[in-house]
Amino acid sequence: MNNKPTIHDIAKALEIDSSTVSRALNNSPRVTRATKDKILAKAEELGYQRNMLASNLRKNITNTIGVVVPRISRHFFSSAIQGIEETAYLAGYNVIICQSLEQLEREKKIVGGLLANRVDGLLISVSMETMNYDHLEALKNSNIPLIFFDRHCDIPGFSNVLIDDFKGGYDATQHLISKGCKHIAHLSGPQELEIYKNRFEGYKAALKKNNLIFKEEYVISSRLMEQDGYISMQKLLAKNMPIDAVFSANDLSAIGAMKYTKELQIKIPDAIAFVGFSNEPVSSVIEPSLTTIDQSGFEIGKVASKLILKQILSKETPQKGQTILIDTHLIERNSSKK
Amino acid sequence: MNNKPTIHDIAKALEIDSSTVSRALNNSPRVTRATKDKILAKAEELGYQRNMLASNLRKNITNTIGVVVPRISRHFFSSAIQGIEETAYLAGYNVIICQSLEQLEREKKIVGGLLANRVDGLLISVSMETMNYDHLEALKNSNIPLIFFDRHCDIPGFSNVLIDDFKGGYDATQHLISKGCKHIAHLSGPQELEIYKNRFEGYKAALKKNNLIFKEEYVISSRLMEQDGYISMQKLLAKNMPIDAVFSANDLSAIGAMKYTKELQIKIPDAIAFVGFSNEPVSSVIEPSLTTIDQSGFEIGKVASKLILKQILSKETPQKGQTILIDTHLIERNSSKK
DNA sequence: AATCTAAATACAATCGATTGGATTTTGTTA
DNA sequence: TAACAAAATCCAATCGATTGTATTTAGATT
Repeated sequence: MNNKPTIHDIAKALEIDSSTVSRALNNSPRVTRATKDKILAKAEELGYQRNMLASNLRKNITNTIGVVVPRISRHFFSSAIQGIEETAYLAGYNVIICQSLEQLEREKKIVGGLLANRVDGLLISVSMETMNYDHLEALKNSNIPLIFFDRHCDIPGFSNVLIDDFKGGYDATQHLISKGCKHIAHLSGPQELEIYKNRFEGYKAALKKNNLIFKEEYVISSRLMEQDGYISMQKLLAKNMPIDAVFSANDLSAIGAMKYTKELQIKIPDAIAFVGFSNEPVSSVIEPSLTTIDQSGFEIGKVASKLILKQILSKETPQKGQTILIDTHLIERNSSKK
Repeated sequence: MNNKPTIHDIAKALEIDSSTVSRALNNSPRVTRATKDKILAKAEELGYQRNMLASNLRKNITNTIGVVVPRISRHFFSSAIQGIEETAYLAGYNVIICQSLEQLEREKKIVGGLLANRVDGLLISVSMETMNYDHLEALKNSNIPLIFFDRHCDIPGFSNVLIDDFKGGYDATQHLISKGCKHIAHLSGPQELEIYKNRFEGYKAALKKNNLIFKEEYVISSRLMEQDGYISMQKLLAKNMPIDAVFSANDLSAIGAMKYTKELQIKIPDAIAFVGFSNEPVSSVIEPSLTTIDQSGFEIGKVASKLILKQILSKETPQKGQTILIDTHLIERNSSKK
């Protein structure tokens, strides 16, 4: 009752050896049909359930991949997880999901814990605080593969599955320019994170391509929470420079910025147009609805987990790092319609 | 390089016994300070990391609690998970998060998998399809505790940590009545789920208390997605009955209903007022902002994990089931301001 | 019926860490 | 210095499942 039955309990009940029970439960051809049936019936009767700790310890694999994201409540990450789970599930793998809550310390602990639990592979989207990579670099000469998705570190040898942030930033800016905007501000994120650097680069590239001069004063960096967007917009408008558009490196910050803009009775999009990034669900329901860059979390999750499964199965270690870019596309809504 | 070091590797390197190494790593008083230091240093040097599979197998505990939710992307659940993790983390427990995606089959598989991985306890919020409880009832005579949070099944012997849905439904309805509404429709969820039944009961109780007669035609049940709300509102308005308010059993469905209402140029809240349930983040940014019942996921998560930790630590099995109700409160926004 | 071969099953080591009991070492006391 | 108690360390079994090898069994062949 209290203690779960083991293969030895089944073996004893049937007066056979536990190795035969194990083989039967694994459907080995070395056990005859009749014996298998007897064993399976008894297992069912006793409510037997394989102890994965023992099985995994012996086999030295866990059929589990660890996933570390900053925050599961973010729509992008939860859809990425959906994609990861779907692929892993089909391949017979389990997924352990952990959130760093944007804290480096937690991220370190989580990675350590996943390794101690012997996951077969690791998918990570790093925290905003992750500027020191020691805890990840340590994985290089282990035989468990690590792949970055979305938020990555630039460590050679590891693969990345990334949104094409440069193109996204470029497209967002180009969209505003094609609407006739000439003074486009940019709300950027921590420059230590590649994704924000790349969105910023895309912004600059689009300006250049259209012969608009880039001005440092038009760029404000923050952690891109809604409140940050609000404050950044205050700062921007206080500078008394002409501004007819804002490209924000995420939706939340764009929403905060629009909030302040609306409070000042400045017309959106006529006076100032806005484009965000990520296509958070809220961006379609706010007033005005927000033009944004859609990045398919589901797609990136699927690609990343396919890649890690491939790396897990091909024993070749170390892996050579490759980078896969996932395309984005612009969704035009009312915040930029003119 | 390839294979991770074990306590035996440390033992061999120092020419001592592996049991001493184990004790040293567990800071046992049976090992002298000097030896501990030597061992710790060597462990560090070799990059040793305890194999939790082996440790857990031997100790027959995992310090892990399994959490099953319908969908991590739902704000309520991700905040509940936050609460669970925070409490568990402080107690030295790990958390494995799984999502059933509202599918009974997946839920069954997940529960089986968590048990096979020998979690010490299970927190579950069941899927909408969960009308058969066999996979959960099976846990009754195991020694691993199970606690329902939010969405529960009525199985005696298990504890529940629940939102006070009855009171929430009552408060929402009472609020509309106090605004002068007399013809209040209700969008309800699957009646197999206790939470929707209770919200519905709260609605009926408030009507009765105010001497308003309850009419079956004012209630429409669905799965409460946004699209369902839209369709339900179509159905309601097609009935040509007087309607001056709608209490929806969740926000999503309320938003869908408001969408259709707005399309018909019906004024919100003047002609029809709306109240939702859950306080999803989007409910504060839509136009008009949605009055709703706030249910603290974080709070429920904290209480649930504290309770399960208590049950895990007190070996008393079976547990007697208790039910803890978490209070809700109404947030008044523009969809009901008159 | 004796012999042989292939099929079925049993034996025993193993994965890595833990832990009760046995043994050795150390230091103290007479 | 011999005797002893206490402290430190070692030995060996154990957790539950897996797997290479050895042994037994069954059926076929002569």
